[in-house]
Amino acid sequence: MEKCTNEAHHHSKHNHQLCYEHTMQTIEKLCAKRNIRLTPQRKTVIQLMLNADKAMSAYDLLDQLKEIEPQAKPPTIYRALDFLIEQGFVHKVESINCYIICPHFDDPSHISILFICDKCQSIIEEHSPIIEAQLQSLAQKNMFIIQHSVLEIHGTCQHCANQIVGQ
Amino acid sequence: MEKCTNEAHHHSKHNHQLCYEHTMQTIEKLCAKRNIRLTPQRKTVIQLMLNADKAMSAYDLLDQLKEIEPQAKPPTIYRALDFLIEQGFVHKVESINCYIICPHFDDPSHISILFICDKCQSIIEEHSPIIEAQLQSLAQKNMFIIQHSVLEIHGTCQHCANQIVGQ
DNA sequence: TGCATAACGATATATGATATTATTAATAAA
DNA sequence: TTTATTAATAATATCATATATCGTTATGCA
Repeated sequence: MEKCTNEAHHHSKHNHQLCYEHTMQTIEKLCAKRNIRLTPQRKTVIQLMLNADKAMSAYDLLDQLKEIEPQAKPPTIYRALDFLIEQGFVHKVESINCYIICPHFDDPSHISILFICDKCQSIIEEHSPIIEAQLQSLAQKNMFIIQHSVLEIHGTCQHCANQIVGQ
Repeated sequence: MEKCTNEAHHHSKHNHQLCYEHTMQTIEKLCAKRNIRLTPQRKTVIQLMLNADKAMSAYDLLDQLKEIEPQAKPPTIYRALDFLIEQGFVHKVESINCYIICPHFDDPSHISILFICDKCQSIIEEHSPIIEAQLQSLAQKNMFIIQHSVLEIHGTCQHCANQIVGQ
């Protein structure tokens, strides 16, 4: 997994097919272990997200899903996304109402920090024990019990920043 | 302003009217200084948010606004909110599609960390230079230029946690 | 006073998401 | 293998959130 995060092959000539196969196999194994069903529909949605290489809205995904399963309706995609989020394979990016494959679903122990490029919708995922500790400390100060953290940083990625300079 | 943040008077017997007047006066002064118009409609929306003491959805606000201005339509409230966000008086809480008065609009130099109670929608705003520095360092590592940060922590506030224990 | 701009009103529509109910497929039990 | 049970999918309706457009009105300023 480590070498196959979104940022690693975004804007590169990296062989998606290989990476895609690897990720899909990992997800399949996990589902088998958890005794949950990775149906063809759910698998298709994962495929679409892996091929996209950027944050996709539910309706982006629905449009593409319809090409394969023409009967798909909004609830179709939301059901698939709900399942994938529940299992930790997908993150919802709250600040742009989009969805991405979680690049570390096999190790869900840390909080995701998403760096979102507002130009190309590519997303880099990072982690920081320091930030996690600091958040816990702020929570404790306020007697607040943390359940889920949304850390989404907007800006411009290296690639898009270079493009602007290059123009 | 410091003594009048949302958390300070939430669930307390603090005199809202005083705090409200003070906040409103500060906003009025700032608008005068910036040469922008704080219209009665915009003022009403600020009032509604100050009285609410929790995150309000656009349509929550619209319903209340309609009681005062019956002609109000969705664009009415979104225009007011856009203005108030632009001027830094209001934050959008991205992960719940709600809006709050920013308790430190007179000093917008730091990133807001919102602790959101999923039981009562009350919100505590915090800041952390440590987290800001850590985010900058992660951004630099990825050659990412930060423009705007969304830090929203979900969980249970002290008051709601006590309620559950007390039952 | 008259022009330019900003704000507001009104309608329509787009987008995002959930609820409900029906139907079909997969698995387990008799 | 038939029936019961459960999970998955389909279809539609509805709710929630947000924007586009355009005509009108108010305000500030030359």
